[in-house]
Parts: sequence; structure tokens; C-alpha cells
Amino acid sequence: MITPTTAVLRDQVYDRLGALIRGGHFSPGEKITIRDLAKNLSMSPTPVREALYRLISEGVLQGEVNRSAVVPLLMPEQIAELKDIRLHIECFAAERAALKGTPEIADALRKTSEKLKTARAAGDRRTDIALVYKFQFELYAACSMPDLIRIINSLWLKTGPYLNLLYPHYIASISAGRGDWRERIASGVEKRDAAAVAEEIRLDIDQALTYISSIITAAALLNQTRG
Amino acid sequence: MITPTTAVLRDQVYDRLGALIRGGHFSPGEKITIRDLAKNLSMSPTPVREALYRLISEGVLQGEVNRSAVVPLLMPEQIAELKDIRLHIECFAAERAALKGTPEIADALRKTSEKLKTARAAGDRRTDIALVYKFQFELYAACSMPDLIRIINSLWLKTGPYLNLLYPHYIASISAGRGDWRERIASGVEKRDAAAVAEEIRLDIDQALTYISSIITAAALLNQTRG
DNA sequence: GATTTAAATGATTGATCAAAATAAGGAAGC
DNA sequence: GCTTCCTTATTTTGATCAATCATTTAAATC
Repeated sequence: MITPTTAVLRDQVYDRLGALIRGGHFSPGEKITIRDLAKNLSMSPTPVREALYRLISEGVLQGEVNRSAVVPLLMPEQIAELKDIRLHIECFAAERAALKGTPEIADALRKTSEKLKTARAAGDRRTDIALVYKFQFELYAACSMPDLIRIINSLWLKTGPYLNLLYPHYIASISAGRGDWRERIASGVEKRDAAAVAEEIRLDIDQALTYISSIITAAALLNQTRG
Repeated sequence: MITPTTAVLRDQVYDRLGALIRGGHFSPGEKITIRDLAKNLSMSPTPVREALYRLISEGVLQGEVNRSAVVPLLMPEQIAELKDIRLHIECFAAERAALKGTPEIADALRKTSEKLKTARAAGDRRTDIALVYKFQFELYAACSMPDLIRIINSLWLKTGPYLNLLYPHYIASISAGRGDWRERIASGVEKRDAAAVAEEIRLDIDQALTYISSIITAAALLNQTRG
């Protein structure tokens, strides 16, 4: 997992918060205050504020001027935008990664995929989500484009708070419907079949974000009815 | 509007630095120190450090731990990566923008293009570069995808320090060779011809960054010879 | 040229300021 | 009498600053 223990406090905060957000530990609409977080992490407010500033500047968190940071409540249109962007950028990264694929990378992907199956079978959602992230970024890292990885990372942080919506129904239906698509990615990397790898990524992003969008829409309708 | 300047100092610093970087006012390899900049801007080091942190986290500036920020010296491979990413993302944005095009947007683009011609004819490089930026982001803004705009903005900041290399030779040869391509973009937006608009953007990015890359390579060879 | 010392510089802290959210109180209206 | 709304005071909280600490660069000395 990508958690380099940097000496610099603000980066530590950024990494830890990022892991929490990616893991779906924050709910949309949740408020994050500098002082509370600083107290929890036993440090002064400054590094915490700097980490939050970075997340806000990336659009991961939302922050009005002189106000707390909040996890954004995304509308279906914003989910659609994220889907659109992720489809283009991640399929691109997946293609490039596949073209530079090696047996070693394919093995690493298979190993991660196996661990993921184990965690999923055990119902360990935390590990599950972490390994989903690990698998995909092991793939993307193969394209050796750090600027691109950074962009994708930021996009994943934006979808992070909504990942919980996928469990358990969507996840179950997917493993029933699409079979072992991570294995197909691994073998695609082995064979350097860029189109096949990109197509698997495309399906994953498309289906997952479509599902999330429908849940959000349904919830909005329900709230409207309630009043 | 009374004060278009953001109330928050760190954002002011970020905006000002960003404008300077985009305008090519910083040279690759140039060092930026917090205290100097803070003194120049008459403020304490804190907001300056936060703005620099943001630029570093975006990959616009380079910063080792506990070291000053420097404008990165890009190798040809890194320019190639930037070109690759920009080609994919900006062509995507251009297509979407064209699909949502209106006569008003086309008019605005034409107006900016005319101003650009005037500045270029007058040899006003500063205005020239600013208007090149304005034109392209007026186009991209039409797609109404704020997350995408943010990504492209960060990519432009990375190429900013190398824009000066395009003047005056490349700029002259382009206006001779490709004619009024910005007018073709404007009319493409009018006709909602996504493919045509994307193709013009593709050519622009491809040619400009290929040129920059060749200049860097040539300069590196020269330095090597000198020893 | 290597080692030690001094200066420069970034990171972190705690204090202070300002703005916003919240709580409290009271007046007006039903 | 009760509620509602507005005003005011208190508290919370973010931004900024200045001081301190730690590290790195440079300067100086041997």
C-alpha cells in the first residue's frame, strides 16, 4: 500500500486522511474541523490545515472561505462528470500500462486479486476496499506516468466517500455477472492486450458509477417524499 | 464586483504565482524561497508556504523535504509524458466543449483570438501568452466540467516555464504553416463539429510540445559538449 | 580537501485576530 | 401563555503571524 511515512507532518495528515477517504470512512456531508483533527493526531493546527487545504484545492473536500471542510454531497450530474473523466483517463492509463506490461506485473496483480477474493469472502470490507485500490494502482503504475497517477489518485479520492454504497449488493451482483475480470486484466497485461485491459476497466468504472448514481437519485427522491 | 481578489492570502499567492508561471516568468531550475516571496508580498511566511505546498503537491514545482521549491527542469521524456496526457485530456475536453457549443461562445473565442493577433503583431509577448491561455480555457470552460478544468489548469502550469521557448521562431512558423486555426476552432464550436475542434487542439499540443522537446534536447547536447 | 562553524531556510508551534455558528434573551404577534 | 422572529452575547473555528526548532547550505578554518 502507498503509505510512505514522510517526515513532514502535513504529508502524513494528507496520506492518512486520503486513506480514510478512499476507504469510505467519511460520509458525504460530514464536517472536518482543523482543531479536532489536530487534537486527534496530537499536533498543532497548522499541518492539519495545510493538508485540508490540499484536499480542498484538489476538489476532494469542499471548503467555503473561512469555513470548515466538508465531504461534498455529490449530485447525480457530478457523479456523471466524474464517471466521464475517469472513463477517459483511466482507460488511457490502462492501455498504456498494458502496453508496458510484464509477467512480473501480471503476477503482482494476480497476487493482489487473490488477497482481494479472500478478504471479500471473509466479509472484510476495509481490506476489500484497500485491495481494490491497490490492484488498480498497481496496474496504472505500470505505465510509468507519475503525473497521470497523481490525477487518477485525486479522482479516486473524490469517489471514495461513495464506495460504501457499492457494498454489499452491487459487489455481489458483479462477481456473479462479470466473473473474474481482474484475472482477465492480469492476463491482458501478460499478453499486452491493451484493448482488452481498457475494456475491463471501462466496464468496471461505468457500472460502478452508474450504480452509485442511481442510489443517489433514489435517495434524493425518497427524501423529497418524506419532506 | 468590489474586490475580485480572494480574501484568503494563500489563494492570492497561489493565483499570482500561477499567473507568473503560466506567463513564463520563471525559468526552469529557478529557486523560490518562502521568506523572500513573503517579504516581496508583505505577508508572513505561512500563507506563502501553503501556496507553494499546493503547487508542489500538484507537481508544478519540485520540492524535496525541508528544501526550497524549484521550477522543475524537465527531461524530454517528461515533456513527452506531459504531451501524451495533454493530448488525451484536452482533446476530450475540446470535443465535449464543441458538443455544447453556442454562437455566444464562438463569438467570445473570436474576440479573444482577434486580441491575440493584435498583441502578437505588436510583439507583446506577455499579453500574447495570457491570451493564448484565455482562448483555450474559454473553449474548455464550455464543457462545464469543473473537475476537468482543474486538471487541465494544473497541466498548463507544468508547461508554463517552457512557453518562452516557443517565441519567436515557433510562433512565427506556426502562423505561416497552419493559418488561422483559432478561427477554425471558433467555427467548429459554432457548427458543433467536435472532431474538427479536437483535431485543431491535437495539432497545437503535438506540434508545440514536440518543438519544446527538441529545443530541450538540443540545449542539453550543447551543454554536454561545453562540459 | 575535509571538517567544523555560521548563516539561511523550511517546519512546527502557540498566540492572536476575525469571522461565523450557536446560544440566549427579549420583543412582537397570535 | 405560547410561539416566532429578531437582536445580542458567547463560543467555536479558521487565518495569520511571530517565535522557535531542526535541517540544510555556505563559509571558514585547518
